Amino acid sequence: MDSLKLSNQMCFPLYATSKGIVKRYTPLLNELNLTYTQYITMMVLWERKQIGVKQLGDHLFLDSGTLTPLLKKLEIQGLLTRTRSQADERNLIVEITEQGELLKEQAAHIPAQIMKSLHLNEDEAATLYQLLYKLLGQL
Amino acid sequence: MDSLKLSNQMCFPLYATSKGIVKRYTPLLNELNLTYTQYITMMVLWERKQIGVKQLGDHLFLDSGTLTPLLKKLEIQGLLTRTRSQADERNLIVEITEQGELLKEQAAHIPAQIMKSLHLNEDEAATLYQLLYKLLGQL
DNA sequence: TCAAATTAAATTGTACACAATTAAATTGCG
DNA sequence: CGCAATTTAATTGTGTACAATTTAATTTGA
Repeated sequence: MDSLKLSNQMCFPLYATSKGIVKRYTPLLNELNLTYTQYITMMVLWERKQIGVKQLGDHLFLDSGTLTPLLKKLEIQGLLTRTRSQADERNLIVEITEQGELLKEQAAHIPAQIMKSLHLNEDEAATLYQLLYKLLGQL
Repeated sequence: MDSLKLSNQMCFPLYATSKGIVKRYTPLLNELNLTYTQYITMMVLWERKQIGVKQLGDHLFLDSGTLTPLLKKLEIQGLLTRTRSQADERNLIVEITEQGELLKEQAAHIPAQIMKSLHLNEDEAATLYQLLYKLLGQL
């Protein structure tokens, strides 16, 4: 019955590490008034400027149940706009604002700071990255 | 500014993979009437039979804000009991019931089924496991 | 000794996450 | 064409997560 020992699980360290790293982001993101989920949403917009909610959800592995209230909050903060597509009224288009673009500068230092704090060498980081994307690909 | 690309992050695939694997557990755990968090809680009790809420939280990286309502639900389901410690009334002792023990048999097949579905070979699994625990150790 | 500090669980408030449902718009097929 | 099937966002309901606060019990130090 050792298969049911917590220390023998693969998912548990994944779940715990994920939460732990998100928690490490928190004080840095607090300065930008963003939560982690809001931050990865902004990351997509910093790359794309404009995207539909569906496509955004495909990138982030989130659905409208999570994204709708989150995007409304970011809209209220003035970081993005929400507009129905002219071509297809079902689609809601999210577009980054000037203010949202400005936030990118303030976030620029975060990734390196987090990576440094993880104390992984280059090989370990590359291996972990590759294994995680392999898993993600089949989920 | 490539450091802010989603595809260059280490935390994002961790976060997404964690959620994806938990989602894969869900249909299996539904048959036991457990959520993933309830399941890892039961895993600790299948190993230890009895544990304080604080120690349980240390194992699972969860605090009383999460555990208190979760443990109350598991108590209502008859899987555990909650009793104040005689020696120190601040401590709440969680103890598995007969019914809780029985559930272990029903859960026995789950870990192998999940592992199989991840399509990792032995080396990959060992490497991932080792890297995740290294990270977890410094969080 | 006994008030201050510490510890532990519970509570409160906010923010995801996601299953399931709803409602509106669009597509496709007979 | 016209209606059924599909697609999309929003809503509803449940269950975490966790920061911050509260309350009660215990420990500690002047």
